Amino acid sequence: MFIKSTTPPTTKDLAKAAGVSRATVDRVLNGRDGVKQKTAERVNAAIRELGFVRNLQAANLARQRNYRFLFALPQARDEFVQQIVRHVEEATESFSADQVWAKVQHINENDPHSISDFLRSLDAEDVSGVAIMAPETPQVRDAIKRLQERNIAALPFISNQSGFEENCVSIDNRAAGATAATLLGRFTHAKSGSLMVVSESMQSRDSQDRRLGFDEVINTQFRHLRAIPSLETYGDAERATAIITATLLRNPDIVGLYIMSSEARAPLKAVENSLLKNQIVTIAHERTPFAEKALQRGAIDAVIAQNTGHLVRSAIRRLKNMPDHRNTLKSQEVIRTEIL
Amino acid sequence: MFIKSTTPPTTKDLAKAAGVSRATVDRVLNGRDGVKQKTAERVNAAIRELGFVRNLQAANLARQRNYRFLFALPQARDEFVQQIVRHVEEATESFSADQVWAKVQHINENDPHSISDFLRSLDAEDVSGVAIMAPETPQVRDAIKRLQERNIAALPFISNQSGFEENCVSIDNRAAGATAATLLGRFTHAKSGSLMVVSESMQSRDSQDRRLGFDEVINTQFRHLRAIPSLETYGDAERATAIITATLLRNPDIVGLYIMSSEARAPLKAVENSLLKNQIVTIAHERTPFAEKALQRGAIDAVIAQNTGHLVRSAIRRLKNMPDHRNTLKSQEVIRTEIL
DNA sequence: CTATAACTGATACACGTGCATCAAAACAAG
DNA sequence: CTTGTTTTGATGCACGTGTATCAGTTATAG
Repeated sequence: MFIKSTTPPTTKDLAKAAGVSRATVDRVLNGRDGVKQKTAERVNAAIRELGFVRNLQAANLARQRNYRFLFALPQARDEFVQQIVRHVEEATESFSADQVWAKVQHINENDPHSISDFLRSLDAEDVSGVAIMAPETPQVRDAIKRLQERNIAALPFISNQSGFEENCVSIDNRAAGATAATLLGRFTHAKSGSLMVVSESMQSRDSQDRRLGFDEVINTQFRHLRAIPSLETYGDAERATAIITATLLRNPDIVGLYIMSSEARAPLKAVENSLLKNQIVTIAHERTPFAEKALQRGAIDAVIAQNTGHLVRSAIRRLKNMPDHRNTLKSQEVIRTEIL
Repeated sequence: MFIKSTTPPTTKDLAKAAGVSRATVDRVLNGRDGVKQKTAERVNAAIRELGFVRNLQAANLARQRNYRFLFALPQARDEFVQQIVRHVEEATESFSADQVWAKVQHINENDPHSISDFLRSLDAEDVSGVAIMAPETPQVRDAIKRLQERNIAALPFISNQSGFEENCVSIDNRAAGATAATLLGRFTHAKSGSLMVVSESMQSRDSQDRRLGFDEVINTQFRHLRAIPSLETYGDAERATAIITATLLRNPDIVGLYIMSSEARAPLKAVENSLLKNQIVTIAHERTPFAEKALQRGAIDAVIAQNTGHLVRSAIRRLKNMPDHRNTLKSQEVIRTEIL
């Protein structure tokens, strides 16, 4: 009475409405040739008229399709990656009734050659799609394109790959940087001062984007604050401690710290050991167990995070939709940054 | 090679493994009786051993199931409700290939009797589930229970219904209140001062929860601030203006404002017309176009929102899983509060 | 031991779509 | 017209599961 209780139209209904046989409807629906233009148009008209939508379940059943996805993740087993692994496993469980399975494969993220080899070794029989988390390099970009040619869905995951902006799961790093800046600016009560920015490496596009967003906000909305050049740790804890300690000594007016890399341990320790300890507002990235603890004891003032579970599920949905060229619901796939 | 390329086990495989016929497997799987305990156990053992999961697509196809959902929303067409309507429509589109449709039906949220009548009028043939957004009353609570008996999935939506805590889409209002308090506390630079809390009505459980979380944080972490008793607008703009203006005059030390109701217009105007305009940090609820504009021009300092799209999709997923008693992935269905 | 009840198997068809084959029809070119 | 080609229809089976019927096998009670 509120929802029409007629059953949705099937291909049979289409055939009748268009005055053709089911075979012809099938040819049109699946883009097979050997159909006169005029006939095809009649069928398409019927599709529109009846509001026909192909029953994906039935279709997948018939063509025996199931979704096997691979998450190619860095070997580095930091907390962030481990969280993703956990969520992939979780997702496998909850999606299995819909015939989708996902698995993790660790790759050497710093060896584009081996990544490309690995991707080439994949067989469409075994895997229907891959989500790849690796830094942007020409080799990887190329390998992704070639996967798609071989009918394997490929999706840059988290790490940005230019050229795939439209089709990748990633974070709006600029917005993240801007958010960090806003929070730093508002949390800081000082009349003036410097802000320290720590990153693993400014080579990566992610870092650059974050810095960009960060500077934009600081320079327009918080002109009394000054962001000093980014410090690069190169993932080395000792180096991190050294340069941060040195910078703190050289700039006693530091009032804020933005840790862009997901590893916050070393930078945080350096600050905690310094004299400025309690006067520095700290913002970090990624919601890891460590970050949560630091947040609770007040060592970190805010954490900017994306919901890793959401990232994983978004990737799966996209991979699932790619072969059908179904466009995923954009608003659902925007990964918002959260503040804790 | 990385993902096993064997096809997933079917009921046929189960039958062979358990040494019974497909008919018996079916009886076990669908809980029909007339199966000896011992035989049933053999089948269950095979299920575990093979890791069998029933192919939902095929099952739904066979039993001709499709999902028709109804969103019973308040008649009040405020921006928040309208957003939900929009997202329901959006969801219908993206879910239609999976045989799920959703529709909106406006109900008189303040007339429990008519709601209950409406719910009783629903036929399981027409609608497979309802998401109900209505204040908590015994009548509604009862009607929900009776729907479930008639094989129609029912889900309290957004508004809390005690007794359905486990199975409802709702917001953690306490956490929202706590977040508001934290932000107010951190954004305020004053050494001391009062905080004003505006709500539509403190009768509703949502408001009470928010206030609870709010007070908790203020009283423990920001002891230099004082939260004054909640002001109730009863949804009346004039009344709102009057009491807020009066309160502002009586308490010149007000430094913060927490607008708990989704309608922020009137309270905000009252503040903007007052002398304290620029000294008051304001936090509001719900991401509406109005709130976004206010945020941009600086009239509001932060908005606490839940992603309405996520709310809608979460409701659909839950409704979809209810008849199968599939448990939804908890972590996916936690609706996080966002800060803008 | 028989009569009855409780269990199990065999078989068939349905759901909506994909895919393949072959015959029939429509059309074009000579 | 014939010949050849393109377009269409008819038909059948498959996918994995739900559902129904009926016959056959055990187990249980008397």
